[in-house]
Amino acid sequence: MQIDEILVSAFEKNFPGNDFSAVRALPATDPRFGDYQCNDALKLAKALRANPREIAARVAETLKETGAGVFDKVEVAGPGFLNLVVSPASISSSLAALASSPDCGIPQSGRGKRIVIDYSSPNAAKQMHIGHIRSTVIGNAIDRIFRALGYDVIADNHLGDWGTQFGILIKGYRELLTDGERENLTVANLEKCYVLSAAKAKEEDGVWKDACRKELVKLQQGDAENLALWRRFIDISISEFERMYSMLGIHFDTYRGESYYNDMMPGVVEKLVKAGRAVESEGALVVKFDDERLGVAIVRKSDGGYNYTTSDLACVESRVAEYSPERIIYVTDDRQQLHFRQFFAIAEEMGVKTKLVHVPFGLMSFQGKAISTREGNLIRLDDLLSEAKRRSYDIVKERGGDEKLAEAIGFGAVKYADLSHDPATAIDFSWEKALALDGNSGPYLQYAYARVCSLLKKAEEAGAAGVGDGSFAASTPAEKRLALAILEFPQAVVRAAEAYKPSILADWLFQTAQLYSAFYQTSPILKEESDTRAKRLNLCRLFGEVLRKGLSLLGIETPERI
RNA sequence: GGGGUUGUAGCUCAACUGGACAGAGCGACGGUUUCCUAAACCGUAGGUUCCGGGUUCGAUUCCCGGCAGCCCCA
Repeated sequence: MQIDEILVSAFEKNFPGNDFSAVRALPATDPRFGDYQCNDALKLAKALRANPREIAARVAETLKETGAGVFDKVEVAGPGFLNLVVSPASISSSLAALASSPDCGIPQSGRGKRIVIDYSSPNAAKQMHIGHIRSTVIGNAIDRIFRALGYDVIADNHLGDWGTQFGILIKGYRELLTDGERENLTVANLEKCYVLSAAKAKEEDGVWKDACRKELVKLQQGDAENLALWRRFIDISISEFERMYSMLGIHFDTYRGESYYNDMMPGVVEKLVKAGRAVESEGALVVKFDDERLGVAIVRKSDGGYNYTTSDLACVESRVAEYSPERIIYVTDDRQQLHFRQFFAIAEEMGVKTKLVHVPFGLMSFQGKAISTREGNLIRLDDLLSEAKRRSYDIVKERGGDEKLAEAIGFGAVKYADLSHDPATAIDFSWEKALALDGNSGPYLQYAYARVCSLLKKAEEAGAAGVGDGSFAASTPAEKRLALAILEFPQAVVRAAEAYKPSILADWLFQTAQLYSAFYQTSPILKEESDTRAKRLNLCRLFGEVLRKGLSLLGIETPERI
């Protein structure tokens, strides 16, 4: 940014030969201090062996010359803060630069780099429920944010599509479902059949359990009939998942479940054994770590079966070989932190150079309890989305809105409720929170956008669409605060990506929309004289564009009318 | 027992990675519509940032020691 450059050179001029690359202006924490503040005189005091106030004073003197035209006021405050007031003309030209850049100023730092993002990943043959929202929605926002930064993103859905449950399912399918259910097989029926069959597998005599195991072995050995059934279960599951994803505007490039890496697992284990990393322990093959906190990772169980560590290692090798990604991001709940630390450590030892990132999020609970069939508190995603749509439709229809609008608002509310929180926060689900339609909510932002659209449309009808000399309003306090916030948009996107926290972007969107609302409330636009009107309209239009872009990065739609 | 993570207003959460007087939403109370969409805006009340030390110009943030919740491993 221009301001940072002026700052750095002012430091360099006064204290030559030092590294000032970290020097930057931050938005002022309080408007009374000015528009921007620089705290680096304080930070650098020791290195420069000088009094921080003295440093700030000298830099300030330089800034008054080199920053003429950019700064209206340069001030030293407190122990050595540099407070900067920027001229409206300078803000206007920065806004113009932002407006003319193709992606609302988002830096294309990911050009030429490829990443894989692994998210959502539900288990096949089960219905998606509210517990799946977080990985799906947070993962998709990260996906969109990285794409916006220019990365070549491969979104992969690592389905739970292999394992003992399929023995139980196949046995249950054959004997517990009716002919009709078998013909019109649904995920709901598969789930029901699994529950019944699993219950029978717990019976004392163990007959059913053995039969399930036999079906599983047949499947693993490639029995044609069982393999065809398994394939059918997976296909039905994926098409049901895709129904959810399409409602949420989510697209995956690949659906490679655990089964995809099946044949690669013996090779992985062999490699580990050869490298002397995997050793036998109580019949199992395990990897031990120098770092005791990592404990022990089992790579082959005593019964010969593999587990997640092995399949994730196979998976990472496959992805590296096929895509050569710069990094791979895994979005899962925080219970899996130990697993990922172990798996990353082994992968690194085996020569994987790709940066591996785990984005852990707090598990969603309901009424304080984990969401599970056993707790009987399982709310299906389908039902949540229907309810979200229903509730927003009740409100929307009074204004002549249709079902499509109700979906945009209802689904937007659900997504935003999740994305506005730091992923690390555990969320206890409640209908009230998930479907909030006012205050800090998705619909609040959508509403702000619709008002911008309406305003621009009215302006156009009145033959006053803005532009004028192309400058932007940034003089009154309300204008200025909004303008300065808009300039922070690219940084908000970058920070969200660097921290893997879409909440940073959501927070910026809400704060900026609040500034817009305040501006809109106090500043007449269409009634103004042509010059002011054009400048304000330009500001509104740019805010609208940035808001739309920002919401799209969260996967939230922006209807032009509400 | 070991490890991870969280603890901020009545409730739900922020706080740009160490900055100035800790901010929003909901809820409560009061106000704003012959005016560009009131899903909005403005105002009031509400805080020992879990507790105790330490580091420093300065700590919600970093370090040490506790306490509590949740989770993982054995």
